[in-house]
Amino acid sequence: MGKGRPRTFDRDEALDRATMEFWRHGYEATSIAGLTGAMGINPPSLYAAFGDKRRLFAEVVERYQRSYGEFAARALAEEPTARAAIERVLREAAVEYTDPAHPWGCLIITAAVNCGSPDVEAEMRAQREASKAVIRDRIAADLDAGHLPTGTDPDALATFYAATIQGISTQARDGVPRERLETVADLAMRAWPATGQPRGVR
Amino acid sequence: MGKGRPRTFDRDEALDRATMEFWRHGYEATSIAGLTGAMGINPPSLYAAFGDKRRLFAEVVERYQRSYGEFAARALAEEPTARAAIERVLREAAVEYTDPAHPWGCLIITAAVNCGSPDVEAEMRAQREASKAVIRDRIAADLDAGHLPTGTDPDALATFYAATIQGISTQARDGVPRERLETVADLAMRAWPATGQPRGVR
DNA sequence: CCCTTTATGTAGCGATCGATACAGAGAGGA
DNA sequence: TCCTCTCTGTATCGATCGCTACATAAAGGG
Repeated sequence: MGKGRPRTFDRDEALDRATMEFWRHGYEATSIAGLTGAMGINPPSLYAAFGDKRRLFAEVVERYQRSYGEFAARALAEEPTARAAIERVLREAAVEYTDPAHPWGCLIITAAVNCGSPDVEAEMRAQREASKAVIRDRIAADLDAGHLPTGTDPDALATFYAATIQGISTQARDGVPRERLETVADLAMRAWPATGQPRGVR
Repeated sequence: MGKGRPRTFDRDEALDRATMEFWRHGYEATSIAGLTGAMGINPPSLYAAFGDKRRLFAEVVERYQRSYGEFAARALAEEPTARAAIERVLREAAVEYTDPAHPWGCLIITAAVNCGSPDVEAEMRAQREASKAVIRDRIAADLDAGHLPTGTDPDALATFYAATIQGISTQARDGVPRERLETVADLAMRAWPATGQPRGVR
């Protein structure tokens, strides 16, 4: 191994720069010139290291899922109940999507809304559907375990909370501060099916 | 008036065709070639009648607000209470955003998410903020009238329901059927502040 | 040393972007 | 009829798009 001239830039750091570009401007509005400028390399280096724009974006998305997007899967896996898991997902989304250290909102939700390429759009849509399915399965598991009222519709609840997360992402993009989005998360949890005694009674 | 050669196409119909293009593909991904193709005219006719792409889009947005987007303002003005108004807005959004007669979702929410032009993005953001302000004012009016518990935060509630509407729009774009989104609307209404006796008690 | 291999910078490919120059066509006013 | 005015179709404009050919540079293997 190690034959040929070694590359003079850090591949992971270049990938991070590309992530920020796609995150901020979306797939279509991010140009190769913008990418190479942000990554500090020239087009041939980009194509040699990452294939083309489409494959670079795919790698960015994959990396994003394993870093910035990991909080949701972690909450769903770690929390003891579906309710606690989803509440944590919503609150962490409010924090994550407004983090000033990176562009606001969720890359998966916003980067390929109107990207011109039906393939890329479909791929991101599939990612969103997969995330929703994880939420649904977590709810269905609690329903089977008897932690939720019989008749609860896991798919309906999952759609509602997926919509809430997407709404939080859009609001974050529009500049709504973290505290407000945490309130949104709290309000969304009032839609959770009542298990024991009715609300307002202690 | 009426001097010079009259135009040979219907301006309103061409505007409708342009609306569908922007609605489906977003601002950036809609090209002049795509527009002229859908409108059945040539570029000089487009520029003579509508100025440029930016002004054509502005006119499309204005027209959209007065037609497809009118249902929200109408519900907020007509319904007797803020609660009834917002419930109607959500349910009508579920219907409107999945109408097979036009592209899914809301043009104001999705058409300029990542459009490359900061000006256009800011303009659409302002539109969304204005819609949210109308919701907030309607809630504040009910709060002043004593129809809501003291301590209710109109801005927090308005942000939550704006986020819900945006989530419904995104889900509609992803192909979620109308019935599911109506269920999302119902679930979102469970976040409404309890006024009288607690829930679950009849 | 030379050969192979891979990365780099320059410079530019064909295609498409938004936007127009230009000449002809079709209307009203004199 | 002739002039003026506006719209229409053709045929582009310069700029930018994603992408790459080409020569050179820097490494390892013989």
